[in-house]
Amino acid sequence: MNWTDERVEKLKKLWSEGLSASQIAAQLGGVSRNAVIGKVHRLSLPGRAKAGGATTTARAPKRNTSAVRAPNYASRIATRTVTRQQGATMLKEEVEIDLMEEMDYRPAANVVVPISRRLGLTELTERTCKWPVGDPLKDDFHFCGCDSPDSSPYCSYHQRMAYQPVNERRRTAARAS
DNA sequence: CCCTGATTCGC
DNA sequence: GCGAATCAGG
Repeated sequence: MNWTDERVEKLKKLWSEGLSASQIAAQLGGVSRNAVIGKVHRLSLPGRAKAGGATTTARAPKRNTSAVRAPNYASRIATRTVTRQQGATMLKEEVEIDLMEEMDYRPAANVVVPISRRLGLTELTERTCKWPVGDPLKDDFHFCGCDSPDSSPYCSYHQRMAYQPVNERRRTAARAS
């Protein structure tokens, strides 16, 4: 891939916006993050103060990301680290997610995703959740991007939706037997 | 292990 | 000039 003027411009823009080299490489396409970094150097663009040194670590005490929670839930706390860019600095926040074991969940109606990194198609890796979010025809379409354990295509949250689409196990509602 | 940027050096 | 390999760090 050639460094056309357009691509260089985009590189400058994204780099100044604080995106990481790998993210820029993903958006440009056809280049590795090393290529991006090398180009940044060659352009003598201002680098980051230090690798990851500008990251601020903030801890959220507890955040309930889901809208609905069943009264009897066996909560598993899963912490995942979400990195996102804020201007020139990268904010790294550790979020605690409650995974409902026995929650009353409506798959199609209640579309509440625990957290989303809003990844583009090119930014997906082997261990990011590839659960699509939004309308593919619309502009806000993206992927979940959460960590997916093992090497499964989905995160632990979306797995049950993927493999157990409509399974009603309500104990609160009427049940036979 | 995941990630980050920085540097080197053969191409 | 380019970028993979490597280094150094979180």
